[in-house]
Amino acid sequence: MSTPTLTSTILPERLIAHLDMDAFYASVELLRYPDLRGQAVVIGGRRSHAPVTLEDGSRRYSRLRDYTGRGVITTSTYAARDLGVFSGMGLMKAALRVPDAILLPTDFDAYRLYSRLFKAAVAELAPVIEDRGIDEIYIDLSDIPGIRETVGHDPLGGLRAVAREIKNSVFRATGLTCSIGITPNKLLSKIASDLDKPDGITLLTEADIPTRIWPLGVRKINGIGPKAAAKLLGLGIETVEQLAGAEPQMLINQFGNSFGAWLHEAAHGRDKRAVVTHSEPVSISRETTFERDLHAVHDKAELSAIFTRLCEQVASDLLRKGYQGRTIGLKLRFEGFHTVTRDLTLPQPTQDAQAIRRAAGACLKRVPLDKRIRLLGVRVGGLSRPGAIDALGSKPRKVASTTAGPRPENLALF
DNA sequence: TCTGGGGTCCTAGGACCC
DNA sequence: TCTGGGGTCCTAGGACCC
Repeated sequence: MSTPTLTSTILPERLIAHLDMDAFYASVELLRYPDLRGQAVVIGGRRSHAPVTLEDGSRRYSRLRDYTGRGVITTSTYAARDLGVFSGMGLMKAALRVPDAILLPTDFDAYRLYSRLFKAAVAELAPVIEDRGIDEIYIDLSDIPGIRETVGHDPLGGLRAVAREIKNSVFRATGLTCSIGITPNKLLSKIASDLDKPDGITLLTEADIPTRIWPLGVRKINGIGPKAAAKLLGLGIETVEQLAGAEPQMLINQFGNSFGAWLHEAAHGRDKRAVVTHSEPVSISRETTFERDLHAVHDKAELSAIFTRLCEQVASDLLRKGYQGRTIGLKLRFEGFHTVTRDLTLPQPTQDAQAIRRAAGACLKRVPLDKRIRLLGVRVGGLSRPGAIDALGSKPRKVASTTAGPRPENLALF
């Protein structure tokens, strides 16, 4: 084999990678239960349906058909996806499609552990990392040595080699595969990492946009969700190419100044956002969906206990993470999925469960409770660190309530 | 057999201040 | 007696993401 010749090549100033773990939760479970490899497995649900190990050492798994109750799929193996069950799908609906699929409960502690492992492995090779949740990151590779080298006749050889190195390192650390997209910016890299999944590497330059990006549906752009896609469809726009060809002024008229202009930029693959290596949380919350919808009067004791527990959980999260907050929020979802929120900003920040409970209780009094309740949530925002100097220094002001005050009929409720 | 839980960001109106 | 303009805070809802 001849020694590859290394020559510097002209690549864009910025080289940004997006790394996405393949079917992350499901793949972590397969490490634990290797006998399930290749099978349709879904992760999700709340009731305990952990596998049972029998006397002969074999395992009995729960099947989707055995599940009853609320809950959605959080992840499924590729074998399960092939059978038409995806994350976000209700478990009961999924059970109709694939009753024999294996069902495993979510084990966030395990996923968090593997998340730390894969991120640490990447950080050793490329330290400029932006956390995008438990299973994905952006990496700024612009200044990685050798990344712009031509290897043999491949002008992207250096880039390819670094991508392979990162993937190998992640696999050695976790036994898991991932997919990587590398392009001049975050927007394109996020799309690119999805183009060759699982276990893929996709390198894209600006010149590839018309052939690789434009044929895709607009939903592939991170930030265009179901609502925006439906509205675009109504305007005759289905593909990124059609979006790129749309008049910017028309998009602004339809979607507003900010989002409309962004749609145009995104369709042309333009994105200047930096890789952000540190961020502070804005809010901390806990919420729960009940197994059955609860009635404010009929199920008062149960609701009250859950309400208090949520406040205690948020308080303990605040304490553990070292935050306090001034704005206490309440969230209620009713039967029929209609959701309301109320919040109240206190003169002083708190991390105390009882103070949170009192404030959230005051919020509750501003909500009409004439329907059954499906979900209850408590949120604390306006976060600061206890002991830190009050940077706001804002004077207490009269809180003007746009909504009515306490509803008399609510006073006796939970 | 509908639709989890933890987040971020944006918009928009009214209060309030200068 | 006609009625500005900018800035920030507070609140509610909604879209979107992992």
